[in-house]
Amino acid sequence: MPNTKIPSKAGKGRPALSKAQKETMRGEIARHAGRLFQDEGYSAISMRRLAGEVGCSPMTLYKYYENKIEILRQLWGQIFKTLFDQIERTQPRDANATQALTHIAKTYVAYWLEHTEHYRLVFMSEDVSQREVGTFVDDAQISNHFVAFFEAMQQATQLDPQDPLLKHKTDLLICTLNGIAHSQITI
Amino acid sequence: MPNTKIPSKAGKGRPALSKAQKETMRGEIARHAGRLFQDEGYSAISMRRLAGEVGCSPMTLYKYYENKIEILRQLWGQIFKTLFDQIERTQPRDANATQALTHIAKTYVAYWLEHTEHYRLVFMSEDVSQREVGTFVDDAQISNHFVAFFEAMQQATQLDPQDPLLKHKTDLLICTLNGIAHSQITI
DNA sequence: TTAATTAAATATACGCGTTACATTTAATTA
DNA sequence: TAATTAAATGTAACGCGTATATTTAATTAA
Repeated sequence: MPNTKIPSKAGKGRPALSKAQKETMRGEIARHAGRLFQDEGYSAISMRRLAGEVGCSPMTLYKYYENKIEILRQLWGQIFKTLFDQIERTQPRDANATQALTHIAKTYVAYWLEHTEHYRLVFMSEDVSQREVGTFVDDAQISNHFVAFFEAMQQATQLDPQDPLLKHKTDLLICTLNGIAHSQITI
Repeated sequence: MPNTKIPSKAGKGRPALSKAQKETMRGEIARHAGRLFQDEGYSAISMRRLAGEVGCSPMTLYKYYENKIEILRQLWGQIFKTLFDQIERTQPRDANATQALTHIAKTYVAYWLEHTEHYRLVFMSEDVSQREVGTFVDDAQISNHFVAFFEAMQQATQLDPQDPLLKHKTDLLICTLNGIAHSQITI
């Protein structure tokens, strides 16, 4: 007998958590996770341990997040939002296309150098499988941010947005910037 | 009291396995692992399952391999050896530098297209963490093969071996070839 | 032949992420 | 106040990689 999960018709019993309530608890979990993952590493923090720090049972974590990696991804999302907000906020109004692209690139690297703990969380968390990194790229919430790179590159190069070379150049730039940040942080 | 592991002076107790015996068993394990990983995927095959197929206890596997990922890396090593042996074996004697580089690139892609199951094992195994992919790059046994690319590129471009642009061009070529292979195999 | 020694091989156990399920708690309405 | 319903918790279990403890077997000294 499939589909036995019948949502309440009218609000009879205990009401489901409001979106805001759910977000509050998710935020609380993410807050603790961020601190613990940064201090001791993603792979070193177990769900049981995280639950203990949050002050709930391990199972409750699964009410708010599908699984462990989703908690990390949430943190990634926060970090990239902060990063690209900062890039946009500090973009000079009178910059030409080249200057705008330069600003993005410089601010991007500078952010990682100023928040190495965020860099480590995003690019150096252990026990994160390839597939999970793949979803990092697939994750619209995150990858959409990188459209800023693409558009700035398009403006600066005047290439046709459809031209594969444009995407190629953009990818190469991002790779290079990550490479620069990585070298400076780890060496 | 460190260093309590004292190897037998003279052959008193049960003798250690000979190098040949050890290699034989390693090969036997790798043989089964290769078949199983290809058929069902790296992440789907547990050490218990592999041991069952080999006909030994799970912990015996750890006598011959440090851990699970090392078994996969062994297979990677075999695959790259085969690949680059083939590249070298089929290299025309009279080719000039450009032709030689072209031959490497073409044969490299052709190999993956002809052995898609190997491609999947190397580039698409699930549950392989970032760190473990890193050791793929660090692994001298594997990365040394790619020196062939570097040298051919140097000959073809006549760039100074120290010039960072040379390494950059080489990396870009390899990335591109992998991209081509990946697209053809997955799409 | 037997006892001692040593490495191989196995058995046991741990903590992990995760799931399943039963139970309790709390918020709402009839 | 009773019924209802979802949240939250408790408990147990699964299979995983693998660390540690134990057993087995091959060798030599006695």
